[in-house]
This record gives sequence, C-alpha cells and structure tokens, in this order.
Amino acid sequence: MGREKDAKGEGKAKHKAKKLKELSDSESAGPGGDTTKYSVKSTTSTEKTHNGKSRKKVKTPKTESLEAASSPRESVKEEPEDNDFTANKGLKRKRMKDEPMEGPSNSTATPTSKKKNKRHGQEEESDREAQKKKSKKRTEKTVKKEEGEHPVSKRTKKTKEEIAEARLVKIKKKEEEEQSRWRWWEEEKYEDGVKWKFLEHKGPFFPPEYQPLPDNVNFYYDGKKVKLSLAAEEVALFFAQMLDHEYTTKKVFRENYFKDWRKEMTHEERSLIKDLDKCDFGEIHAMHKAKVEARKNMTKEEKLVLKEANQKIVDEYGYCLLDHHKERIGNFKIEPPGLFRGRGEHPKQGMLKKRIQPEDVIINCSRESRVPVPPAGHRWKEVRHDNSVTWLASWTENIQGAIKYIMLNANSKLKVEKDWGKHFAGKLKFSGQHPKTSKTQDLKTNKPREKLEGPSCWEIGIPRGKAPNSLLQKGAPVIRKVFKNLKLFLVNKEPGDDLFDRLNTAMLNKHLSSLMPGLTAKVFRTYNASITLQQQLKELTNKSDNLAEKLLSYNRANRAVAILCNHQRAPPKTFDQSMANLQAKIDARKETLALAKTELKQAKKEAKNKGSDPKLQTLVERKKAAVKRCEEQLLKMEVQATDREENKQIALSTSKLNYLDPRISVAWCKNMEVPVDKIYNKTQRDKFAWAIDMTEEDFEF
DNA sequence: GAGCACACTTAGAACTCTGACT
DNA sequence: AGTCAGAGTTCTAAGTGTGCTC
Repeated sequence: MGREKDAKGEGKAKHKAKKLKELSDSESAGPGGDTTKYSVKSTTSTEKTHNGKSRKKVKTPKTESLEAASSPRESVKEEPEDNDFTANKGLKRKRMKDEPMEGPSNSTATPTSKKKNKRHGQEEESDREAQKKKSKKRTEKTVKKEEGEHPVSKRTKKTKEEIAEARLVKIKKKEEEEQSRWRWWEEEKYEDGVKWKFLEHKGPFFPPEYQPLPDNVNFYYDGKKVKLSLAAEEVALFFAQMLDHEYTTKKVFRENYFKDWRKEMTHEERSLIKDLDKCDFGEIHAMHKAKVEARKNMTKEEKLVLKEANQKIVDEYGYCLLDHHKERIGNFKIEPPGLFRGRGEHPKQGMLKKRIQPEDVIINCSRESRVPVPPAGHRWKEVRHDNSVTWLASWTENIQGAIKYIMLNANSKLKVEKDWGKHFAGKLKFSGQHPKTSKTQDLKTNKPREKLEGPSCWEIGIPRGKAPNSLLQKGAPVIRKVFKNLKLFLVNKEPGDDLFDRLNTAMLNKHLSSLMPGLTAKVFRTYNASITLQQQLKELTNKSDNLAEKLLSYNRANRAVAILCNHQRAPPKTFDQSMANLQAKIDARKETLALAKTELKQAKKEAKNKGSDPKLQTLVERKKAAVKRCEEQLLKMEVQATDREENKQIALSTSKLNYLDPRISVAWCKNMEVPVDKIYNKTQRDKFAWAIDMTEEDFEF
C-alpha cells in the first residue's frame, strides 16, 4: 500500500512535471521571472476587474448596503459559530447570542444599547475568565460560573451531577445556537454572478517582522564565524529550522535554496559563501530547537497569555461582515515567508517564498464599507469592489506565480452554498443515462474519442492515474470490454506513465455534459461517492445494533467511499507504536479475563459445595458480571484495533467533507437514532448545518 | 481547440488541543 | 498532575472548472 501511495504521488508529480518544466524553463531569471510575468499584467487600474479581463462585471448595489454600512448594528446577526467557538473550545472566543457585532464598522450605538453591550461584554469577560482558569481550578470556577447562569448551589468540589449539569448547559447552548444560526438556505438567492451585496473586513493579518538572532548564536562558514546581514540571516534561519527534515538532504532542494539564498546576500557575503556544504547552521538550529522545547514547557499562565494574544488577533482580523452577517474568514493570515515545500519531487522545492508586503496585496470589499487600513507606512497594491467574486484579499506568490486568496471559512454561506450545488447536481441521478451504463455503449464505438472517454469515466471512480496492470493487481472488477480498451491505452507506455494522457478534463467533461447538462467529472465523483455511502450504510447497519456497532458500520461505509476515491494517507508516524500499545492492552485484558473466569469457576464451585449461601450467590453474580464486563471491554478494544488497522492508510475526512452528500448521513442518523455529533464534529456540523436542518429521516439520495 | 488566467475546491501534512488514563 | 494518543484545526500545495483569447 505504501508503494501505491508513492506511485500515486509520482503519477501526480509526473502529470504536473510538464507544466512545472515549462515553468522552470521560463524562469531563467529565477523566481522573479514568474513574478514579472504576472505582475506586469496586474498593474491595471483600480476600476478594472481582474486585470483588465472582461469578466461579467456586476454592478455593486448602492443604497441598501450603504445604509447597512453606516449602521450595521441593527441588522447584524451574530452567527452561532462564534458561540460555539467558546462552547466547544473552552478558551476561545465567546459572545452572547444577541450581542451586536463588534465588527470592523463599529458604529456608535445609543447610550442604552451601549450600556447593554457593555454589560454583555463584562459577562463575556468573566465567563471567559472562568473558562480560562478552568484547567487550573476547574471545579471551583465552573461552579462559580454556573451560579452566574443558573442558580445552582453546590460549592463542593467535583460531583457527577455537576459534570452532568455542565453537559446540560452545553447542550442547551448548542440548541440555542442552532436557533440563532443564519438560515441563509431559506432566503432568496442573488441574481447570477452576485456573491454578496455588502462586504467589510479588516484586511489580512501580516506575520511579524523578522527578529534578528541573539549575539551568542552564530553562523559559520568554512569554520569561521560570519555575521550575516539581516536579510541573509532570515533566510539562513529558514534552512536551519528545517535541518531535521528530509527535505534538506535533497539535492534539488539544496540547490534551489542556495541559489535563492545567495540572492538575499550582500555583495561581500555572496563572494564569500559559495558552497552550502561549508555552511554550519548548527547553532541556529540548536537555538530553534531550544525555542520549540521552551514553548512546549511553558507554564499554563504563559500559554494562556499567548493564547489570549492569538485570540485577540482572531477577533480583530478573523471575521468579516457579509450582507449583515458576521462570517469567519478561513485564512485571514498572509502566508509567512519560508522555503517552498512542494509535494513529491517538485523542481522548485527549497526556493525562497518571499515575504508578502501590503504593496503586493489587492483588497476586495464593498465600496460603501470601511476600507481596511494598510499597516503603518504602507499602502495596498489595489482596492477593488468586485462582488462577483468571494475573496477578500489576494496576492501573487513568487514561486509559481499563482494567485493566493483570503476567503471565508468552509462553514460560511458563500462556501456552503456553492458546495451545496454539487449534491443537488448528483440528485438528478443522471436520469435515464447513468454514465456507467452509457459507458459500456461507448466501448463499442469506433470513434477514438469516445473510446477514450468511456473508460475514463471508470477512472473517476477507481484509483486515479494508474496503469491497468496495477488496476488488475488491485483486483478492480473491470469488465472485459473495458479491459480491452484500457490495453489500447497501454501501447507505448511505461509502467507509471499517465494512463489517460491523450484525454484531458475538458474533453471528458464535454462528454459527460452531453449525457447530462451540468455533469462534470467532479459531480460524477461526488455522485459515485454518495451513492456508495448510501448503499453501504443500507447493507451494513441494522436498527437493532448498538451504538458502537452502528458507528463502526458507518465508519466502514465511509471507508469504502474513501477507498473508492483513493483517499490515501501516509500511515501516522506513531501508528506502529500506538498499535503495539493497544495490543498490549488487549493482551492485558485477556489475562484479566482469564483470571476473572477462573475466579468465577472457583466461586461457582464454592457456592455449589456450600449450599445456598446467599453471600456466595451474590459473589457468583458479581464474578459473572466481572467476566461479562471484561469480555465487553476486550471486544471493544479488538474492534478498535480492527478499525484502526483498516484505517491505517485511508484518509476518511476528505470524502466526508467534500464528496458525501451530508443528507445521507443525517438521514441515517435520524433513522438509526444516532446523535449527529457522533459522526460529525463541530466543523462538519457547521458546514452541513443546512442538511442537518432540512433532511428528513426518509431521505433517499 | 489549445492554452491561459482566474477563482475557486480538494488534499493531506503539520500543528494544536482535549480528555482519558495512570 | 502529567502524559500521550487521537481528534480537531490550520495551513498551503495542488487540482478543477470556466471563460476568454489567439
């Protein structure tokens, strides 16, 4: 399996290789080469959309959002996500449900409302405070907090009731959150192309400036101490930080790094430092390691301070105002500088990913909103007001010349709404002409194009990019006609070559669209995944199963889909260890079980011999119960071991989050009386709120 | 129709947090 | 109270889809 993973990586890498080669060929001028290509284009005027590209430009709506901008308070609704943030993560942000947004356009409120807000704020503070100290003086503080919210008495420590109480509060909170959620799916949609009518945010958050090395940490070249210039030193640190990583041993990585590093050096440095092998980053590396260690060993208080500081940043930059609703931004931080870590054998690995300045960043927001203020002494590259796109800020990265975006969180309206579409596309069930059936017809065709497209539909559902022989090794059930055609693809190909190199996605999608409008490879993949999940769930679960069994079945169904989509992962580094630990536990439990069994036998014997002594009878009962308990625990662990082993190289999360129609899972939960939070964590519940809200028990995909 | 730019979505590694166990 | 595995989150590279240009 591990090899398969590699093969996949290689396949992908190879597939990309052409593209990459073109890139690196055209980049004789180094990383700047690519950048120029892009930056020339992007120096268009503010009024133009997308660098002069004649995109369907939608006029920014006027008055309504203007009003909203000047007094968003009235209309802003607090998203439950915020509350949840605290509820689940303890120390993270906390807001009262109806608290108006303290967003970017923090307008002045009436004295009364201000007061009210302040009160809320204080409550919030003390609440947060209470949560903060939870870890330290857990019980005491929790009681205090609960007293504030509910007239609960117990001053005494711990107690089960208290824990139950806390749980109840949590559940109640959750319910309230559900109530206050922005049910955008019940609202009217905007006309085509309009993504928002009002958008306001604080702009991206920039990583801190580089802090020079302390005087006692030195860099050595050829055994001699060399004091580097600030720029060169920063880039040296990037390398030193990665010394433990395999990357730094790779030739390409080292070469790219050294080339880019030298560009950052002063003239003297450049004439001195000519060989990476003669560079000694030892002290810098040691310093970095010590820092990491120190971070780990920080006291609770120190960690708390750090956490609070981070939270402050999130509060300030992590949210935006989108059509009167506060939405979490997915990646509000500008990517910090560092060394490029391409995947696989990337020709550009090790290159310097440059620090992004405000002058590189394009801001997108409402015309009527408060335009984010650039950091002191800087200006934005451009400010535009394009509501046909969803991004809040963008910049062009220097390695590949790709555009990077600041966008909303996956649970935001904009993201979820889009995500929604693919499931509804799948709902059409390819009426009348399922691609898999129509494919068989294509196989008989004499037209080479159709010959190509038929099998590739299969490919969407089977591990991608593999040569047929590897498919056969895997035992994939490929019908003979398909196999024959697949063999044709093999002509003049080496193992590992791209199987469908003569076919591109555009061609495939065209073919799919001819079967059903709107059908693309992605929609098909989604459909395939979802229908598999539904089938598997039907097959595997019984209503009479207990919760654990049901969940195992769910995981298995999920796993079947992940395998179908070829969602592999590297086995966790700790896998063997943790497996061994679990095995040890199982062995220990087996011993305990054996012991318990002998004890039971003994007790039974005694009870038999000494007649009907009620004491002995209860002892027998107790021993029986012990044996039963032991057996159950053992079974549970064994199931866990199987589950883990089966999951070793499978990544479930991708299919769960991206391909499976959540309504199937929600309907299954309702049907099987399994709480939704057993299968979806908070992030997932947020993203699939619409499905949780609207799916009926009898939903069929 | 190939190729490109842009705007997204997907993937999975790296990092961080939590809570069960000792 | 400390440890640690696993769950959850963040980060960013890579892939996909669409529309445009040549």
